Amino acid sequence: MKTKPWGQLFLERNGIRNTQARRAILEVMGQNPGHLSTEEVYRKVNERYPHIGLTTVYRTLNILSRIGVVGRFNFGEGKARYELIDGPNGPPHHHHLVCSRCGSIHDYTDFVEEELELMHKTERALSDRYDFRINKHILHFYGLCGECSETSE
Amino acid sequence: MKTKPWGQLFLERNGIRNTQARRAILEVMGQNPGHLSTEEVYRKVNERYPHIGLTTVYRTLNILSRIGVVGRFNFGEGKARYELIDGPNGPPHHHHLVCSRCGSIHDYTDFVEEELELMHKTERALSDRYDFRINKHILHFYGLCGECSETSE
DNA sequence: TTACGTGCAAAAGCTTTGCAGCTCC
DNA sequence: GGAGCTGCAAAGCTTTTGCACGTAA
Repeated sequence: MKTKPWGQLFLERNGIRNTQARRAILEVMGQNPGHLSTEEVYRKVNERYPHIGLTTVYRTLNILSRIGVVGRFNFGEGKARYELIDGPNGPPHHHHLVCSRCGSIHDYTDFVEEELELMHKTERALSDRYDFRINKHILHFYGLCGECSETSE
Repeated sequence: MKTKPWGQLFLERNGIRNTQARRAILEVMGQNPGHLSTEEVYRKVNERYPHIGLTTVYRTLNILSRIGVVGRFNFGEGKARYELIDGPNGPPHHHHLVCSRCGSIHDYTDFVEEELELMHKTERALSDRYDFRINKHILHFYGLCGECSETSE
């Protein structure tokens, strides 16, 4: 039972026009899990829709992250990375392990449950104390991955 | 009892030359707690040492963050921010509350103890399971600060 | 129809690099 | 003396913006 793709519902629901470029970008994001840079999204979109420009990808990813369809991450490389947040093709909530040397990024979900419990508790406490309305958190662990720690002194 | 400034010990210990520019940058970082951008560090350094250039500040902050004297953060503004990590003038370990609208950053230490306990436990578990040698973590909460949530619909 | 979206080119940051001269050890 | 550091200018990247044209609703 094929219904209208999820991403498009999101566009309509947010009063944003459902254009080919946006469908294409959502399609690519759905088929490529992982943390894609704008350039990477652009290249994949461009394979199938050569007329769609890089500027549009930038603009679209900005919109999508603003309305919460994709998450925007920054792993200290000097450029943003994006990932579908939710829906049928989206990954479950996870946290990140980033290798400081080779830049590889590993998602993990194993301990997230336990972490989330504390996070939410903390979020409530912080909201109360600092008058801050929290809607998202980012937890990154940095270190050396297995390969890189072998080749280091 | 005034002894040799802490930052300089760090330089020597890492086999990095103790130059005026580096002393100046460490001095400024020590006197200005908070998350300074490279430009901000440069301007403050430049007030007292007008001959020190922006390039040197970039290069020095890179070195200092590599050897672990300063922490490098990215709050999604498209530029890095730095902060003295430890030592006599450094702030205690803390986490961040970032306002998505106005960009203000609030440090908190209140709940960090409890968080750290879980973080360290998680770090150990992740190290074992994913063969990852973790040496640092970043926890950011994003949301709206009091002022900004008043002025939003 | 018309407000919104897009492509292209140009511009605007932030950050790094090349190179000649200077400085710490 | 020599390796390492610095300043300046130039270049490199990512990201944004201006504008004329195109397109969804």
